Amino acid sequence: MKSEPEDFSIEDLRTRKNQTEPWTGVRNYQARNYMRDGMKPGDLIFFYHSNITPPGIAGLAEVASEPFPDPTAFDPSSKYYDPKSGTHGTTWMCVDVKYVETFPRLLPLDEIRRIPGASAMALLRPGSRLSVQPVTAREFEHIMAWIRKYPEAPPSAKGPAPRPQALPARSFKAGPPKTKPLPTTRGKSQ
DNA sequence: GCCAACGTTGGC
DNA sequence: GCCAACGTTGGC
Repeated sequence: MKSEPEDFSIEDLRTRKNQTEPWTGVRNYQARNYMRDGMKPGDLIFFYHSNITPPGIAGLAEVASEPFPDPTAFDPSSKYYDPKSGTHGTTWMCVDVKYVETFPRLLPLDEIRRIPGASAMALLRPGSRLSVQPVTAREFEHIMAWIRKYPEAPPSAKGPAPRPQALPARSFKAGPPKTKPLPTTRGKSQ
């Protein structure tokens, strides 16, 4: 999961009450689908810092709730307010995210490109902008083994980091919702 | 700050 | 349903 540390960093998460924060504000269908359909409590998350120099993985968090309707979608004062949300519900979902650990150093994107076993990560694809992305168990293990092995500095890199090509076609597209807005527990009890 | 790569919007 | 215009993301 990506966040601009200026907005919300892993240190912000660590110092939150219960070290937990609802991951609100996701307004992309594919990213929402990963949260809604692809996560369960206890799943580990790479906490990625974007839009800084250098960008990279800052540490680990974990999924700490089932998916639930994103409260900011109902809040007119929120920058994530979605006027299409209402008593019928909202299409936008979030999960609670809980702090696990901060890596001994930020693992930079450029270094991730060089990690054997990580080269197919969704994160490394050109134009990959999704704020919530899948990580395979294998990719996860390779990244973890790497940061454990090189907690202070990477081995000296030789040559430019490999740049994977964009996929010829997307594996699927999320598109606008074919489903109705999801029911919520707002208002009356269900 | 630039710009490529997307996703969304809305006219038709 | 097409597609141009527009807005956003995020590395560089």
